Amino acid sequence: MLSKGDLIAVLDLIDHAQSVGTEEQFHGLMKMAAQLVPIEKTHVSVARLDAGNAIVGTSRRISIDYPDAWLTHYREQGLIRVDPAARLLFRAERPLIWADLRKRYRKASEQAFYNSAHDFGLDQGFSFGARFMRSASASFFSCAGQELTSHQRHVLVIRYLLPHLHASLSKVHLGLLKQVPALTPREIEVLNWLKFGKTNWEVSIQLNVSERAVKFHVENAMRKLNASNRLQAVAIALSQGLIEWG
Amino acid sequence: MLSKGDLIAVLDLIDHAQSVGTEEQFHGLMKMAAQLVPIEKTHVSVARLDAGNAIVGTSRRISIDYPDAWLTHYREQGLIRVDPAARLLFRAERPLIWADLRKRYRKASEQAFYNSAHDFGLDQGFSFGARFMRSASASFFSCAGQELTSHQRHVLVIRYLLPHLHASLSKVHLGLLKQVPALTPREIEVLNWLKFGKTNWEVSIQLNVSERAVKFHVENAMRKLNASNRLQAVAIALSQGLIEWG
DNA sequence: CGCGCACCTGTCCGACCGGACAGGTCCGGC
DNA sequence: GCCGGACCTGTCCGGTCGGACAGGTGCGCG
Repeated sequence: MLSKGDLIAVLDLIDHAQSVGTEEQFHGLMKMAAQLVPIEKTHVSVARLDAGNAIVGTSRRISIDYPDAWLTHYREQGLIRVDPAARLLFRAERPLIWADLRKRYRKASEQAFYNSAHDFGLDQGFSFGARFMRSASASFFSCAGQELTSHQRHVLVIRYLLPHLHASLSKVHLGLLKQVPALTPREIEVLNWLKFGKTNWEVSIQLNVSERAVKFHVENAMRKLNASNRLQAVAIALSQGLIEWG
Repeated sequence: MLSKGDLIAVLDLIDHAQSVGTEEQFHGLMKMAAQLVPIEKTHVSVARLDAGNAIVGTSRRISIDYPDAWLTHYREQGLIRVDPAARLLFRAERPLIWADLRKRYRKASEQAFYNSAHDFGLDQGFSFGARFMRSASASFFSCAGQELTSHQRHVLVIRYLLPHLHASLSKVHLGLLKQVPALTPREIEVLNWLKFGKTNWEVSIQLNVSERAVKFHVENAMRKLNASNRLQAVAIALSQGLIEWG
């Protein structure tokens, strides 16, 4: 059970996570979390996933005291095929406590994996991963600490916090705040029809103007968005939030 | 200051907000919030915004005991040009407490607006609005209740909760969970080049295959995604998270 | 050993697009 | 009153695309 001070600290950290927008701020956020629960080693990355939630690659790695040697070992030995956490990741909505996994998954290969992790000082800890909205990428948290998951207090705090650390990383990753050129209402209207696969002629009927007029707006939008064709213009407009989802 | 019970209730509601994915679940979430603080009337909608954060239109309205007559009055009289909350909306990250606005904005037209709202029983309450990520839309909350903002406890709870109610509405609006046809790795690869405005010929160089092979994959992707041209295929793939943001 | 599937390649043709040329109206601001 | 911007229209042409025809290899699975 959490004390009142804990509850306030958790709420304030969740509150603070809202305003995180840069990698530096996210780094600070992780350090704040480490003051609340005894996180000693942290490794956060953005994972690209395929349709089956398997990790295709990672980027934007943030490591705080996490043993590089273990990460190298993990990669070189292909331990991702053994690690139970890796299999469950991105499916569970909750942090995966390593101690729980050790109780549940006890095959010989998995036992060897646990022993191997132990050699690198990774006994207590958790993994957390979740897809970013409308993205093939996901967050991937690994945090370890001597007393990190042996107290119910720590586990509760972690369970509360992680979804919001994920949300912060999402904001950082998607780079919410960008300066984009302003499009005229007509240009936006035209792009909104293009995304449905309409041709110049079809849009011209919708807007009750000439086909050339549609072409005119598309050309202007392409120039403003620095796109080399209408497809890229729509892709940029979509990603910048200039036009809506169909 | 919040009691321990309040803190737990707030945290649990924030926790529950994570799992909201449908309009019904969101409706239930709002009702749970109304049990925590004396919200008597609620009106939630999704607002389409232009570049200057002005409301272009609204959709997906959810009203709980909110006076329809007021909404009609508001719209017909164009009170959006008078309402201080409407001006500040989508800029502030925090709920706008009506009582605070009444103290700050005291022009004659605004006083008349307050009196008018009073006639509809809208004295205490707040407005909250925030853009959805990478979208031209935003959430728009209006909640009213007799004792809603006269106690520091209620204001604190509201301040903590609203960002998460917003996040839930965002999930509902963007309709995260969809069943989409699986694309082959090659098809995804090709679409990922198309979004940068590449032509068949340019992609064929990147993939070191013939121009015809690229065309082949694009055709298959279009068929699977039920798109009438490559532009729509990319738009669909982007919106479904099948391919990444450039 | 077929069967399906992913992957790759070719040709043809009508439709569509991108870029260049050219022109016009209407409206708000200096 | 002039200037800039949004908006609209036209023609021409080379390049690209969409859809149809045709074919091929390699791999896993029953």
